[in-house]
Amino acid sequence: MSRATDRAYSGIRGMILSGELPAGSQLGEELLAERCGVSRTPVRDALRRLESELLVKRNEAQRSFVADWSLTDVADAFELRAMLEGHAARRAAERIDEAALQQLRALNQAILTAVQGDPPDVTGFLEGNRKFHAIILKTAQSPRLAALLGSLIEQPVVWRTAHHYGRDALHRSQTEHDELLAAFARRDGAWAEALMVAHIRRAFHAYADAHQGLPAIDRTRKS
Amino acid sequence: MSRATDRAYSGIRGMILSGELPAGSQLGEELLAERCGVSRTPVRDALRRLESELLVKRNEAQRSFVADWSLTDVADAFELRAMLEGHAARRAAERIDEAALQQLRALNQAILTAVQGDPPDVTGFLEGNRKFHAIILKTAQSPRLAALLGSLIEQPVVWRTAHHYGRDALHRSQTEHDELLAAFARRDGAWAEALMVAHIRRAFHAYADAHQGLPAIDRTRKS
DNA sequence: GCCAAGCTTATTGTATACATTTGCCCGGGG
DNA sequence: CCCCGGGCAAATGTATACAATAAGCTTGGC
Repeated sequence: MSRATDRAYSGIRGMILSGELPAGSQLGEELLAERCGVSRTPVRDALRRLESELLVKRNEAQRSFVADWSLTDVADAFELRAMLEGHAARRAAERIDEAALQQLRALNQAILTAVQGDPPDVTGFLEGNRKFHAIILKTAQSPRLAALLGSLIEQPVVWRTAHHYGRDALHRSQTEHDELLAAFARRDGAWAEALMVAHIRRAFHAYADAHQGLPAIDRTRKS
Repeated sequence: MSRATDRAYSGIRGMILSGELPAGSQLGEELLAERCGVSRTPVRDALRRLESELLVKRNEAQRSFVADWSLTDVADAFELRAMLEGHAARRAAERIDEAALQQLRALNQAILTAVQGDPPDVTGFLEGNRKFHAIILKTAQSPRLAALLGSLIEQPVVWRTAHHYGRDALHRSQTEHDELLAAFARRDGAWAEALMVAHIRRAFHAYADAHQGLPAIDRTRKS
């Protein structure tokens, strides 16, 4: 994306995620433009995008506000993500070729290395994780599914969870990937789907345990 | 939405659906602005929206083109819609109250009336159908699910199918709604989900039969 | 004292001019 | 004849000025 729009997007997103812009506060286009050093035009684009990612909501009079993600909302997102990624895993298992399988194996090896570091390389884990799921999504060969999942996967709340994982939790996630690889190798779509659903639902409960009762957006201030 | 943006949106959408802008043709902002009688700004907004609805795609250089929906794409959309609406039906069955049930019954009665007209009132059928599914979606109480389904349900190709139905097909659709109502009345989520999935997958095959092999976007020129 | 109507102001929508980028074409050289 | 490079044209990105709209406040009447 172009420079100014990108700056506005990442700038606003950063302000929301860091808590600089608290949940519920109004997002005036003028103010944001000033703080990001761009004009209102790219700010408007960025707000539209953040709105589609549900980080921003608009009232009936077209005013933008920082969305507040309750635990219920997060559960909602995880449930949908489990269903959609499960579906993606099924389709991927029915379509995967050897090249993609090798890529996935290599990625999971890299994830294992990241987990075994001292201290564990959470950033590397997350990056590998993201690529792993991206390859599955690509292998599923459903542009619409990819588009739908995009707006759910990009939810930072989904990925940041890992920062609260201990080494054992990270390792368990990596092990589950191994099981997925077995299902893929057998082209067993139902098995892959079940594993993926379990994989993601477990991730949700790890999240819920770490953030019980706390509004999702406030997690940065807690840590 | 505001006046100019709305005009641009419905104008471009209309041009695409009528075949005036054939699949694959480039959508220059300037040209569209002129043809819609607005400036480029609302046209840009409209293109972004149409892109999120997958009626428009953009290449790597940010140029917009009319998307071409092959039968594979339509099958993809229906498959996802079946999964998501099935999920919505399950959630709705677990949450529905008497008031919503009464609304659904009334709507399905209206649909029955439309179907039994001579000739059948397809527009009335579609309107009732849309409201029926909207109430289920609302009852499911999942804003994210609603957002995801929105981009699929709005696909005109999904609803126009009914114009090719005969009276018997319309009536079967209405009967399936009756079965759904029974599942809702019993609060049987699994039953409701199965019925909904079947309901939508049958609709897909009705579409496929009517448009076998023909690109989706060209159906208007065929009829 | 309270409610309501109108004005005032803040905020978003729209238009237009300008900047930037990309793709294409033409010309020159190998 | 083919390929590479520069410039030209067209399309999108960005900024800014102006218009329309909605919210909030003030003031007048009841």
